[in-house]
Amino acid sequence: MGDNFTVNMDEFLPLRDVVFNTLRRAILTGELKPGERLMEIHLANRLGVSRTPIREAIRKLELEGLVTMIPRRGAEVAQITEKSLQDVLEVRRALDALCVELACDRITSEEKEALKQACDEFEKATKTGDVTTIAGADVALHDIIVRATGNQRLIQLINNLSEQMYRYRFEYIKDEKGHDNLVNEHRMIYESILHGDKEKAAEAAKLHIDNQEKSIIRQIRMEREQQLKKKDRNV
Amino acid sequence: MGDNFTVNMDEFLPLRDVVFNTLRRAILTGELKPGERLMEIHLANRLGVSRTPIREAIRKLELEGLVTMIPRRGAEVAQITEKSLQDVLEVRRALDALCVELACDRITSEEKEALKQACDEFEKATKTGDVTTIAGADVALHDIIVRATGNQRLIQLINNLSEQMYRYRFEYIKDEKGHDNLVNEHRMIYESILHGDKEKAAEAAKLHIDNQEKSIIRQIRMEREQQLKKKDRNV
DNA sequence: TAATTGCATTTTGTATACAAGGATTGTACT
DNA sequence: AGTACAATCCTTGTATACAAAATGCAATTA
Repeated sequence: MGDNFTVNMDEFLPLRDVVFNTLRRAILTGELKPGERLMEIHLANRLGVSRTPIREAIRKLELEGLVTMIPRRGAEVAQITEKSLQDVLEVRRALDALCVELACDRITSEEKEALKQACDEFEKATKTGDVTTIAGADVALHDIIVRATGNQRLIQLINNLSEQMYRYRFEYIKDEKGHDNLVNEHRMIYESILHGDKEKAAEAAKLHIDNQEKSIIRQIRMEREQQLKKKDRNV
Repeated sequence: MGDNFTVNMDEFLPLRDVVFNTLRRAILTGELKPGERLMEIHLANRLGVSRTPIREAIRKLELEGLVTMIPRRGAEVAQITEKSLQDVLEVRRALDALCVELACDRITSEEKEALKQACDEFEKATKTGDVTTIAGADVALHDIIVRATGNQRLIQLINNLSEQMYRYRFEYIKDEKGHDNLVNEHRMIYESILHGDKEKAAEAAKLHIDNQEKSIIRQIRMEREQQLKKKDRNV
């Protein structure tokens, strides 16, 4: 008895966590835009819950840096500036390098195998040209490396930092002409880890971030230019 | 008009932030011990507020990793294991190295002067032998370096990671025989940054962390042994 | 016409009330 | 005496109610 229903585990999450995930997703996908106000009653009505879980979710988003609190005015989606993104990427460059170095030492043979497959999967994904598929394969690949470090704190930090750039992920993947660079970078990282060559792995990881940085910064500048033009037109 | 009063900004903090700071402090100083349950009504009565700000504070502590949520049972102070501390230190080693490297490039002459003074202050502090004074001087010194990076995200991350070890800070400072090592390590870092020698600075920073790690791990092992003995005696 | 004041509305901050789930204790039965 | 079951209490999860602050708008006055 009780086995007649297969329940979605998500249903057991407290509402605050459901709301947290929902809002986070909305922010990262750009559904909620930077600077947009998050008004509690409004969100509560929209999501069909009371203000309490909304508030608790906002507290977590606040600490994650995805929303900014304005005293006596409430929360709004955090602005992403070029500076803040460079800050994030600067940290990520160091942590990604640490990641692959640790992975060199600690990766198991099963994980090596999984990594190889993930590399192949990624290459295959680029050939489909479907952005969602590519993004998924990319996440999967990086996930294997990050997990291979066995360092829980590092895993958590890298995930959080990656998040900050998710809004640009799609454009970034679309942006890469041919994707050959991406495939090669991944191969390079994979080979280095396979042979336990820490230095080479770290260099490859840094290069990988550098290229992402260039692409994302370019995008941000384009976006800002477009916004400025729009303003000019309206004035 | 309006200048007649100088108000304490702290008084304007929302209760949730007051509670957050209070609880965090209590956890980091060891007043609230690992494994201890944080019961909302209890805390609310103790702090003279309602459950709402308590809950919101706990949400933030949860994301910071200082408390663990157990479903339908509430929050408890996060356990610190040797593994979790090694994880933190592993990340800190990388970020502290990044810190001094960035500082080499970006430190201003005023900051250089301040850093020199902080080094002297620290040496002076060690001579007083007062643990609180030494700890304060240590924080001040590291703060200057971290701030010199100009990377907001990095500043926030390092502060958060440092926090995780605050409970051991005092013992660690007491533990160091003569403090000469500490003074020398600080001097080394200072000199390297002064001359813009990134490699040397990074090495010095890593060494600094390594020594802290040794001391802290030793302490944790001692603590655990004592706890085991206590258990044995009771059984 | 412009500025200032006051009122109304909106929104956050805080407290409390209510419901549901788990744990513990006590009792009854074997 | 031990085990199983039930009732009660404790605690969290959620909703709502109330208070205070800020913003926006309008009206009045200079």
